[in-house]
Amino acid sequence: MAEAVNIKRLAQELNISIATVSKALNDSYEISLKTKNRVWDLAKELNYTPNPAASNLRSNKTKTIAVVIPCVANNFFSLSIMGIEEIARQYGYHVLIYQTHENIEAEKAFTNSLLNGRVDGILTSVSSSEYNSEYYANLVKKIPLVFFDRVYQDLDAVKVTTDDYEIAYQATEHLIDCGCTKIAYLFGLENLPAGKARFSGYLDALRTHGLAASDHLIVKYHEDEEFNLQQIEELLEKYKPDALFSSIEEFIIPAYCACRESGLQIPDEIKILSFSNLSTAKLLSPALTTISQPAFEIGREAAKCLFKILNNKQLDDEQNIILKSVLVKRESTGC
Amino acid sequence: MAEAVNIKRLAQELNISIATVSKALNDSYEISLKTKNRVWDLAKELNYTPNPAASNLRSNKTKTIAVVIPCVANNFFSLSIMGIEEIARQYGYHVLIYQTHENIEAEKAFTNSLLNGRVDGILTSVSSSEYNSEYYANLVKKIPLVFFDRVYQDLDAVKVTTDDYEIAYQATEHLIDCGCTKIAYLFGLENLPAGKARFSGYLDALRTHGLAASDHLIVKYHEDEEFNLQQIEELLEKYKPDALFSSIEEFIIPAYCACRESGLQIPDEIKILSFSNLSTAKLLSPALTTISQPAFEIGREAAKCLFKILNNKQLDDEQNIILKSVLVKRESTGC
DNA sequence: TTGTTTCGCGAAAACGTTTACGTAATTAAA
DNA sequence: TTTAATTACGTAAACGTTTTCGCGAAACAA
Repeated sequence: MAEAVNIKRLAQELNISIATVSKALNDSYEISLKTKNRVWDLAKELNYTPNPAASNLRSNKTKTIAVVIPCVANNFFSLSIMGIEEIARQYGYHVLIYQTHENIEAEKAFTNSLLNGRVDGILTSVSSSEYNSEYYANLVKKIPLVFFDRVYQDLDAVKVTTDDYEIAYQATEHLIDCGCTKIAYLFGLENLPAGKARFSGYLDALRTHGLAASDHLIVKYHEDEEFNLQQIEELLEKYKPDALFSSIEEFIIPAYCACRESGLQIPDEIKILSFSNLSTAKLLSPALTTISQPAFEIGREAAKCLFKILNNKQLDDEQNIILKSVLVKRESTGC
Repeated sequence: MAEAVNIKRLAQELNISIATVSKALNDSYEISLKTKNRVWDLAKELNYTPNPAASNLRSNKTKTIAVVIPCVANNFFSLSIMGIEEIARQYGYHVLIYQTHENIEAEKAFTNSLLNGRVDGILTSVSSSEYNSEYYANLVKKIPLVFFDRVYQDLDAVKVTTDDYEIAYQATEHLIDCGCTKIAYLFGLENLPAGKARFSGYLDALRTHGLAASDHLIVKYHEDEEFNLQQIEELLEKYKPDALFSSIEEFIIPAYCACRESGLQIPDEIKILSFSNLSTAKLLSPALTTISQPAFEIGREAAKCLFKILNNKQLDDEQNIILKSVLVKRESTGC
């Protein structure tokens, strides 16, 4: 590697003190414009960039944030990351990524490892395997943290979410409008507020329209993909629903496959609707009616909030930011 | 925030020097087991974790790598990141993500900003907008770097790629076997070795089977999605190909849409085949025949190579690791 | 016994910054 | 004129580690 070019080197070449160089680089009012220009010019010429470790150590700022999410290979989260990254670049921040794979222990391990000054703040969408409010109640006291989409309620922290209840209600009504009376629910995120809100929206819509809910019509998400497929096949065979309302993207493939293997025509014999950010939803066979969350904007908003906190700016009004999802009607609900 | 617990604090509580504590924490042979245990126990009790900035500054190791890619919201890259993350976790490394959005200037800016000791090494899949070998020839001298999928040739660096030429040849043959004689090529990554290899495979397969290639049958990828759609529509109308061979995932949606709007039946009137890692390929209407790259494994392999370099282990044989893609035949090529 | 190793630990420097404080020179106020 | 304030810069400490070097005590060899 090349010879180190640091602040000391700049100071020597310019015959000034390292303090002056440091202040000049940071555009301090203590330094004359003339000196600043000399420093800036030489810094550019020698391709100087400050050593981050030294800077972090002394100033206790890292210009780095962490994103802790279940998985990057998911349309919602990868879009969120794009939104986060866009804002992070604007602020000159670096972005660390950690995947929990829905494992709460991994989640704790990662966040704990970030408390020693590795990052200035955390953006997280929590694991669905458990709802451990206690841990996060402690965590938010120790580091600036913003939740997005998958949040913990009743904590002193900013949360960016979507209108899960309302959109699920609206989607259920759409199915009812299309003539469905036995709407099965593919239940994901059951431990989390988002999952509960979606389910409530579904239940309330049924009730409002005089339809009975039934435990038989509910399939809970399981990590094992094969098991999910079997559950849906069994559901179709035994209870013959006329619609599948999936609360998470992960149910789409097994749902379509199960219908195909049962020989059920979509949307004639059964309608399908799902929360999803798949860009190929309109190309599916048949095109899938989706509830599309503004994933990119959620990432952006969450990041903006975090940087407001990091810059000690007052958060406008409150801690809950709620964005609107959109119901995109396509062939799979056929009306 | 809580009171700082650092090495000094541990030393005081145990009445030993900070040097001893540091060595004990790093399991140095200089320290007796008895003392080590005292240190380890107290460290655990006080939840001590070393300050990364101080550690980095002194040791010049960051336990961090950077991943520089065009975009995370892409199935191939998000899967690659998963593979990279898995290996990084095994080694206890942290992962920084940078998106270039195919902008070569952003790419340079990011990588340059990583040269001051922010990371120990870089994994990258380069932008397709340009082929600037010179820059990277310099870069690889300054920091451990591994290319994956989108690489620069003829550099002294490890490259993890796939069998682009062979699989494109094979895919073209598949189309020919299905009776196609006017196979259009949707050309992506034309500046990069991967794009060129795919195109060569296509051309050579045509030639071997006595089919003529034609510039009219080639559509080059453009950033503007609308423009791509128009180009394909024009292609269909004017030159009536009986197959579309797409070299990148981004052409799938416009290709399907164009066929639909032109009223062409897939696969009866036109067949479609594409490089893609879409999990929903089998759900498309009709199910899409794909060339699926082992994205996850590419990420894993690339990361493994980087860590071998970082740990000064000899790289087994050579610098080119080539993984196999797989042609998954489905309805869109209908035979 | 004496001499030589080995073992276990501590003192102190170093990594490259930032920043509190001091100070000389210049300018403004009295 | 004297005094106070301002400007522009330097000295040195500090951030929390790692690591070189040295040293006394114990263990071993002669």
